Amino acid sequence: MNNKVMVAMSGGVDSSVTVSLLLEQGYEVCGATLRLYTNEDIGLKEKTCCSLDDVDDARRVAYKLGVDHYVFNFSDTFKEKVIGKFADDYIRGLTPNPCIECNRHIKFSKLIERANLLGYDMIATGHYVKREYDSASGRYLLKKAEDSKKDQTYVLYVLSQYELEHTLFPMGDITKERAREIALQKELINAKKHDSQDICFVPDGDYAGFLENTLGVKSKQGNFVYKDGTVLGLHKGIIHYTIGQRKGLGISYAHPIFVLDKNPETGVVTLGENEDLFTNRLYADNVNFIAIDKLTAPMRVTAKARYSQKEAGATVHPIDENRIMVEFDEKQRAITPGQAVVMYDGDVVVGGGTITAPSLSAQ
RNA sequence: UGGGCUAUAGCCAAGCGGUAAGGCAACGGACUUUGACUCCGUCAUUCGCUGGUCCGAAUCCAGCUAGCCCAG
Repeated sequence: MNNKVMVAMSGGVDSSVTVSLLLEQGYEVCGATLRLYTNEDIGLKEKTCCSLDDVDDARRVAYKLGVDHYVFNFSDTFKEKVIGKFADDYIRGLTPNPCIECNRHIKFSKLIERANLLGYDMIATGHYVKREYDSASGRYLLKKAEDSKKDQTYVLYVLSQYELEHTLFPMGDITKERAREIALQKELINAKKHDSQDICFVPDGDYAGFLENTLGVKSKQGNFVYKDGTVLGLHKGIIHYTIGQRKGLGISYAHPIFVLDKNPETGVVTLGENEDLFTNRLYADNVNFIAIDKLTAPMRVTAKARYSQKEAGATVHPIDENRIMVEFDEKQRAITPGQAVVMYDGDVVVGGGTITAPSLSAQ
């Protein structure tokens, strides 16, 4: 194993500072920016777009820090594994998290492949997480970042042991504020660039418009139905809604009402009260464990069913090789199929999975 | 073309002579490497129309119009 590291550079501050930190730590570093989609893929006709600007930012930072910079085109894989799945999931009535799919299929595995080909044993990203080798279990652990406000373990529960073995996360040890300071000190052009937001391949944030106009997705039409069966109106198509959603329904009621469920077969979107959204049980498949090889017995953990949520006490039960049932001690709001559930043991990521079963009926 | 009731923002709705609450929706922003939730902000110079009374009218009076209900 050598000390050559290829850093995934998005063009943002964090990955830029990552390069800087690794250089200070004595690594031989290069940068690589992943081209994940083309203008055509995302429905833009112009020759230039933000993604090219990002590549340019990355290149300039690499130059400034004196490291080589590569650009890899992964747009075919991204289109299939991320954008394609994103659309399929919505059509099936799920609410996907494309960032997780990108991490699962592209950002790590594909990049490690390329890095190896170029003689780099390791890659690094700007994620705010920590990696640690646990000699007791012989496993690489993924742990929460020092800066808990920025912790990104939720979107990385999909990493394999192989991927963790070959990835460094220098940002896990510093705060966002510190990262900005370093960027300013090193005079990196993106020092004050805004944190990324929204879905990267949906330029204007209108994901439903993207699905319909760019991908040609036909959204299942249907009625808004209150939980008692009263039809409240017609909706714009099932892909526009997600469990727990309040805004954008266009329904005026005596008080706020929320999406409780959506049925991809009938096109019915069920509305109801906020209290109706709370349940304490969920099922997940496509599970990946990090801290353990497999789950063989119920285990106490803390878990969260969405990105920006504090973990809550729960017990994970194994169902089979690929599925689990998570029972929270206290009811959680709007557990949504398609989203991920991630389990922790303190700061350590135990594992996670994709939420499947509608949990509303469980009560 | 008899009697009664009601007309306030896109929807619901307070107001009862002193200078248009509130909720929902919508829009804008904050937050956020997903979708959401949440939070903050904006949203009727005017109360169906026309006159009248009054220092002052969404509020009182008259007429008109529209809708609803009960009698035909």
